[in-house]
Amino acid sequence: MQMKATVPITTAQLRSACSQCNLLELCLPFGMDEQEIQRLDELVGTRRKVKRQQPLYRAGDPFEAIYAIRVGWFKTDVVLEDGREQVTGFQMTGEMLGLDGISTETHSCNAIALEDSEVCVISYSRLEELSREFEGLQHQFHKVMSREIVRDHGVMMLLGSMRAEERLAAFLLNLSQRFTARGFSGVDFHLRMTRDEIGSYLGLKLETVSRAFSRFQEEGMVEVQQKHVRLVDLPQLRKLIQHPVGR
Amino acid sequence: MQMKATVPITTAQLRSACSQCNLLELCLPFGMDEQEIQRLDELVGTRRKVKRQQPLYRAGDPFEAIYAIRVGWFKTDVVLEDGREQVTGFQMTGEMLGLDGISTETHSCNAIALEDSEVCVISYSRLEELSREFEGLQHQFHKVMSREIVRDHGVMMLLGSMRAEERLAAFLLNLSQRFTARGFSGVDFHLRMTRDEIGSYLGLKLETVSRAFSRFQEEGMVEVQQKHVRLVDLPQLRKLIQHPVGR
DNA sequence: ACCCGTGTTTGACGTGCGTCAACGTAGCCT
DNA sequence: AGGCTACGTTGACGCACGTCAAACACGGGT
Repeated sequence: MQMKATVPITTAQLRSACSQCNLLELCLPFGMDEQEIQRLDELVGTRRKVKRQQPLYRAGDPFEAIYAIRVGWFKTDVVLEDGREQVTGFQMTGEMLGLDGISTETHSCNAIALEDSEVCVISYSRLEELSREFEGLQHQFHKVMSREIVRDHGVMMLLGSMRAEERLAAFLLNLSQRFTARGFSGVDFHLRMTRDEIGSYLGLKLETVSRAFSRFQEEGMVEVQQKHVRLVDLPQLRKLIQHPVGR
Repeated sequence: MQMKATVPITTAQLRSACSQCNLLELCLPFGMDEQEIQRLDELVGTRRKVKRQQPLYRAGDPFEAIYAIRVGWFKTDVVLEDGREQVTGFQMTGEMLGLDGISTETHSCNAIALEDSEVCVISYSRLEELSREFEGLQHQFHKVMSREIVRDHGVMMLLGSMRAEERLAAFLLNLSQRFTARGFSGVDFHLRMTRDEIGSYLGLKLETVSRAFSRFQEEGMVEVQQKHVRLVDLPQLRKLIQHPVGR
């Protein structure tokens, strides 16, 4: 059902492969020297465009590659037999998708584009080969996986121990930091996901998310208009997380 | 503060290093051939005993090694500035600890022994070296990391979308399966962790955990006596997860 | 054998978030 | 421009789980 819009790479496009890519410091080749990165261009054989709402992969799909997001946004989610959905993450430019597939050679979650997006397809077997050759690549890849584990622990903290408004504050601050790291405004941005998706990620209902936004607005911490968000008072948001209730 | 009970390996002990270890199929060397595994014995330079309630490592400790549990139980947890603690996992024999440290070269969580335990210390730099040499080791290591990511997604599902009794049922079934995989009884076992720790892991208060246990007992699904648990009706427990409330 | 500290159970009550429902808003199609 | 559809907001109310408190169970140390 899913359109595999896999395009073979042309000579022209190859110039913008890893060695020419401006995502370098966010992506796999970080820490490798120039020469090594040249060799890396072998790694990304193809690109793939994914239209909004379309899956990059689905739970159950055989695992063959991991993906680096070039442009766009994705969500990953897990679905229970009874239909309950849990969003496990939102991924943006320079972030990696598909690591869940390595363990069973089958993807265990869905990756859905939140807007028209494009990814680099990184053959996993090729990646293993090359990372046996290049220490820097190996190390960076391990770091990427480890970072995902650490991130997951943060989400557990959020889901297990924080209250609704703390969760939303943490979520907004996390987005802020990731936008900043990419050279975008960290205080003024556009949400790619719905209230329902945010709610699923944060373990809340969409109404609760909406109400929390409204309260932040009342308190003068945030200006919200639908999907557009302005963080007016970052310190206050940070304080909210560290000093939960009234204390 | 923490006692580094690191013991240099003796010739006698070496015989029970990887090549002689009965955890083979659970641990890193899985999938490697005999010859390769012999070489692996270089990997585990030391063992380390950790007493009950003592840390194997703490958040902030420099990362140098990962650990394979030989005997015993651990919990990992993350602590917020304001003191709130989130247990992120319980690890038993044959499972790996320390993967969180790779990303920043500093551990990001605490690993505490739940009973007197012993781990194999696997030098991380040595592991990277050897896994550049041995494809099987490399692949297995990647699988271990990926498995952790998939597990984490399961916990997010649990914390974000399930109700108290479902969470506890899922937790018990997960323990059951892991005991079974190790040749122990999957229906009759001893919990190493307190209600408080279970609650932290499941995003519940200890009283709620205790009440859920009591309800399971009333319903005839489980027999509980303090830390001793007997799963009397596995199918019913499974049903509880798939068909949450009354539906 | 006793005490003491830690962990567990159970009850009564409170509350944060979920549920249900109505209405508002924005973008898209004709 | 109008109407459809998906998404977002807000209010009233209910309930699952948290909070607080008291009593009980167990194991380790003297």
